Amino acid sequence: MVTIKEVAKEAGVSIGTVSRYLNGYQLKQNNMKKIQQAIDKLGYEGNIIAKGLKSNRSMSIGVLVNSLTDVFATSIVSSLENYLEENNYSLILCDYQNDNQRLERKLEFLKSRLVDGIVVFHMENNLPILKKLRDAGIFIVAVDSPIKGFKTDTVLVDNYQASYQVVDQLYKMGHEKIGVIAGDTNRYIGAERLNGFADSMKEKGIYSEDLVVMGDYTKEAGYKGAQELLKKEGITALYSTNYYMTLGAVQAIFEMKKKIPEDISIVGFDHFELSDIIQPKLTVVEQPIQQMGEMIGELILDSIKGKNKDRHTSVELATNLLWRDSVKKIKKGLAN
Amino acid sequence: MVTIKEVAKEAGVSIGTVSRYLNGYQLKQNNMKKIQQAIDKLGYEGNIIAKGLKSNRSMSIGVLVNSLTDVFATSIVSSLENYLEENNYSLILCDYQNDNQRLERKLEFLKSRLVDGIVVFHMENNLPILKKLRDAGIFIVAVDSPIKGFKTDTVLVDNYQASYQVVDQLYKMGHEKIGVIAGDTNRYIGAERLNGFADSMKEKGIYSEDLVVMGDYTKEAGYKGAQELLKKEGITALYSTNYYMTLGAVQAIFEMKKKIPEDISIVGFDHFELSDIIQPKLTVVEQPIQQMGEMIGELILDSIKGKNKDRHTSVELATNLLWRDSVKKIKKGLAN
DNA sequence: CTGAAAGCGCTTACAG
DNA sequence: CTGAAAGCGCTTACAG
Repeated sequence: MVTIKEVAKEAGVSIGTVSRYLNGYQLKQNNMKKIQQAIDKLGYEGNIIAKGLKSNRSMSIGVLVNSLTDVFATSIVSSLENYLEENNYSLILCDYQNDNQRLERKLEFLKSRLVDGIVVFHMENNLPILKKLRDAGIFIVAVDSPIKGFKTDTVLVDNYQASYQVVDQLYKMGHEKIGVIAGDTNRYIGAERLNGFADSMKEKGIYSEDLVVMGDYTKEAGYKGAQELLKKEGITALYSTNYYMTLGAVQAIFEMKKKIPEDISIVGFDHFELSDIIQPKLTVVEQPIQQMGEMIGELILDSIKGKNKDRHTSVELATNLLWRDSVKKIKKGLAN
Repeated sequence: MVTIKEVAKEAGVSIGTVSRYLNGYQLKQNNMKKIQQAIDKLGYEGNIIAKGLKSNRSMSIGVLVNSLTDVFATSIVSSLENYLEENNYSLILCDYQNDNQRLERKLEFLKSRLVDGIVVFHMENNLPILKKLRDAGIFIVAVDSPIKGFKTDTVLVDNYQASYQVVDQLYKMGHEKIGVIAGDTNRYIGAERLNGFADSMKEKGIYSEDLVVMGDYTKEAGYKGAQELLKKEGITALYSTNYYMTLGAVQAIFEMKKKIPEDISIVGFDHFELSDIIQPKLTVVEQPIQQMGEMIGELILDSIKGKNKDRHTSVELATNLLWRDSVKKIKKGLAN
């Protein structure tokens, strides 16, 4: 590996001068030229580790997701990675597999790698390690849900509003018996999405508890949830609150030989590959994946550069209701 | 951050002694005790960057996948990440989005981060940067396909045999008109999987070109491929050569109101979440994901530790044909 | 077994 | 503007 020392020798200047040149300081024209020539000739590329030793920056960001096979998380990670790479930061990835001990261990691990920042997905409960990370000067961005009792930068979407809107639209189309496959309401996302649904329903006077079934965000849960809801009398529309549950729900509907939207209307959450293969294409709540990745990157790099001193930024992005053909218009008794 | 210097002072020994202690050298009982006490008291954790400066090791591995939303790749990455983390290596992740320029740029980027090794998925064509990486002492493991003209450690599965076996089994069950949705045969995986199919068919005297349709590994391709194949007369079974195409194919079959396996038998490739939600559960070629991740980790760490000196290891793992209910037995004219 | 010192590649006050 | 030197946190031959 070519070092600054060799460049200095080749150019006939001191290593300090080469270092200054590399860091954009102004120096004598002639020296700049000689140094650049030496760099080109030797193919000098710099040693980011040595740089980090002095500046105490590793130029890397740790990212901790629950599961690497969750397409929502990896889509955001993909966007984030590209943002970071453009800014010369690398992304160290870990998963924690729904395991709190593992979550803690991986956070410790990331700390030991001296990452400059950590992006953590779906972490809701404070852990002592978080304070240790902050004390060590590591910036933290929470994604998709805030961390209770730990103020930090946060990027999430307005889940409540998303659900609220879904009901609004379905209602406008004449639906009143709308079933929902909700997620764990002890967790942030599950609670927000269900509350938005429930409040919107109540406002219209069409809420009823037996329109709600619970799931755990897997396709099996969606499958069973849809089966259960479709057993009930008169349900005309179904709202499934995440991607995998939606896929399961659609499968169940097809197996029951029901047609979408003729027999049952459906609105899903998240717009990924498989949302489009289903015929008709599904009406879904679309999250701004690309934008989330970039916002996360921006927030964390800004913090590292000291731009966000002494304040925390919480970004709540709007979702987009992508309206397609999986919902049918219903004639009401008097309306229309 | 607590440094070795502070520990040395606290323990009343020199920094060299502390360093030796940390690296497992034997020293006077009493000193070991004092140092350990100092470490505990101060909460010393070590600085991996400083260590790397001397040893020229970054303790990180770069991983380059085509797309972060490809569940096959991310499943392996997940397994690999856990292996690496156990061995105190971090995983720096990048994607290249089917873009050769980007692939090259990311490899350069990983080089600039001084990774100790690089794991690259689905890279088939040699690039000059590869030699540069090797010359820089970076070990490379190719995953899922070999790199033409560049010898390096490789981890892949026996795709040819997998396909061969699928035909064998289908044939045993009485199927003779077996359609295949193949992938790009200019690429390694596509060629292997189709060749295994074709050879097995030919051996049984049941091959015909019009049983083959091409796809690009997306669900749309599977969807269209299945539609096309099912238009043909007499096809009783369908073999789809990757996960996403299988999902598309199943969707097409359902939409055509065909039943699996009564109307059409199907064998897919890859066993992930959605392979199980479909009823009946799909018969699929299952790749040893977990094992692949571990093999990759083992190979690369062994190389780094100098265990694989002057030779390249190519691991070809067997797949498993997971036999379930999406294939029906057919009575042949005379047989049975 | 252990201390003092040189060194890993780079940055940056200090002088000039 | 630039050189010499100290320093980032750690490792490791060299002496003893």
